[in-house]
Amino acid sequence: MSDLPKTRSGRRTRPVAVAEAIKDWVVEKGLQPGDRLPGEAELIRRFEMSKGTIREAMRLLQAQGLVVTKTGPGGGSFVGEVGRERAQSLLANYFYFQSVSIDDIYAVRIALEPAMAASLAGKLTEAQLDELRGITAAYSEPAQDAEEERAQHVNSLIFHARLAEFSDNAVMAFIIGFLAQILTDLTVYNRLYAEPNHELWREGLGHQLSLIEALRDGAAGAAEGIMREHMEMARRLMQDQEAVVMKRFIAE
Amino acid sequence: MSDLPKTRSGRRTRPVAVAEAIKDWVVEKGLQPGDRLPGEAELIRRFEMSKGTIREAMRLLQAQGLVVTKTGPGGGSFVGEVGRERAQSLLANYFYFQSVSIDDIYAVRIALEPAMAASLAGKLTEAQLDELRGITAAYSEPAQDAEEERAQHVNSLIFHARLAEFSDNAVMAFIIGFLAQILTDLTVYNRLYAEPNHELWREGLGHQLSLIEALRDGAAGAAEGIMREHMEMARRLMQDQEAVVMKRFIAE
DNA sequence: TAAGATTTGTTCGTATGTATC
DNA sequence: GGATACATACGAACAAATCTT
Repeated sequence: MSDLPKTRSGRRTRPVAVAEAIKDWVVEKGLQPGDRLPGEAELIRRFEMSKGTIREAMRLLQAQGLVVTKTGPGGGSFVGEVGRERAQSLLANYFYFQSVSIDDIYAVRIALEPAMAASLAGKLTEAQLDELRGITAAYSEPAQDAEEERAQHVNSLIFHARLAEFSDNAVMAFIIGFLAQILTDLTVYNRLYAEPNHELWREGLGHQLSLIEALRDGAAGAAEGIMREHMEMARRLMQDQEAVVMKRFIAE
Repeated sequence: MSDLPKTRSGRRTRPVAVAEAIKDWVVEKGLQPGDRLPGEAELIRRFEMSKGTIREAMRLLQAQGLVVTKTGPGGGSFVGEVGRERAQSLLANYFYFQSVSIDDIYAVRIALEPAMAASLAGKLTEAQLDELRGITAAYSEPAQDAEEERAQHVNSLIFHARLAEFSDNAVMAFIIGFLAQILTDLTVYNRLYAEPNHELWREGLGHQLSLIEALRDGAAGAAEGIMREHMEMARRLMQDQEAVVMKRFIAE
């Protein structure tokens, strides 16, 4: 038969073995996103397995974001770069089964975001700074009701996610973006006040505006301090509103 | 036909639609890991789709770690808790396509691990403290050669991963464990010195031992400071050895 | 130990859908 | 619009694993 580890003793199933073989093959060949993989017919010949088995293997890889398939002439399977959104979804699956509290998330944010802000001081272009200013425009006026306040909160999370994307530290950027995604999609507020808290709104907006200035001026220490205050304030706000993390999957 | 969104306009393929439907179903029913899912025959009836299509859907879920299947009587598909190792692998797939440097990883470790150490001060049981002491025993003597030095380094990463697992903050624990995994599996040292650096060995071991004491005594500030020094030292060590992150997939 | 029952795993042949030329 | 090339989907049969008796 093939040189693949057989399914003897019941362990690995055939599609899994094929998927791993293809994975290894991509690494060995150093294939890049967009590169062609062999078509179904070719894989059937090489592995000496049926069409169904090969297709199941491709589904395993597709779920991980490692391949994308296209129909039609010139179609087939291609190496696919694992996107940020997909990686976020897959990781969220893990935390679905863990108990995660708002405090857990903010413990990480408070540790990471000030450090990231400091590292970005003086590194942003005017265009990037302008984009950040533009985001803050979405909440430049105090919210009129609870619903609007929630919308502003979501928008302010976009500020953080975007800022993280400007970092050239891919690990830091992913984690911060992931946490912002969780807070945006999986958070429910048990006590959203009918009367929005204008005091906290003013304070939060002030933080972000002065943060942008500090980043522009290359004031790393100031940026770090402002971000720390901002994070502490955001955590208090979430605690006030008795926010909790919901248990559901993030849509891909 | 079925009530599922059809494949019209070419978007979602049928197995993907089925997989999403099952995912939603698990959330709605509040199913827990180990709970039974409908068998193949049942799913074929419900979705009015062929066996092959249903099986491809199950492979999509299997790749995400959300279901496991068993053959034989009493077998079938079950809700599977997404394990830490699998989540790490899936996330590593994402970073495979990003450029990640040792400095990027350490920027996160330096921000997170001291905070985690502080939060664990006074919270560990004697058994947990003993386990940490046991891990340090693996490098209680200076390394004789470069290979042994690398083994000690890997073991000291186990110290950090295990410490993170003692945290009740699942987010913090996962991130720290993930970074330790990356450093263990994907790091290559370009200049592993023929002569192991006894100075740094002594310093590193001292850090971990005094960290254990600080944790036992509930000295949060001390634990945080020691961990910060320890992280800075580890980063310098990696820089000295010109360590780099390799590009390959982590085996599942 | 052995036989039977149950459920997933795998194959093959055929037909359909979709995108490119 | 027709031909082509590819993935997508179906159905029936058989194989393998594993639990029960």
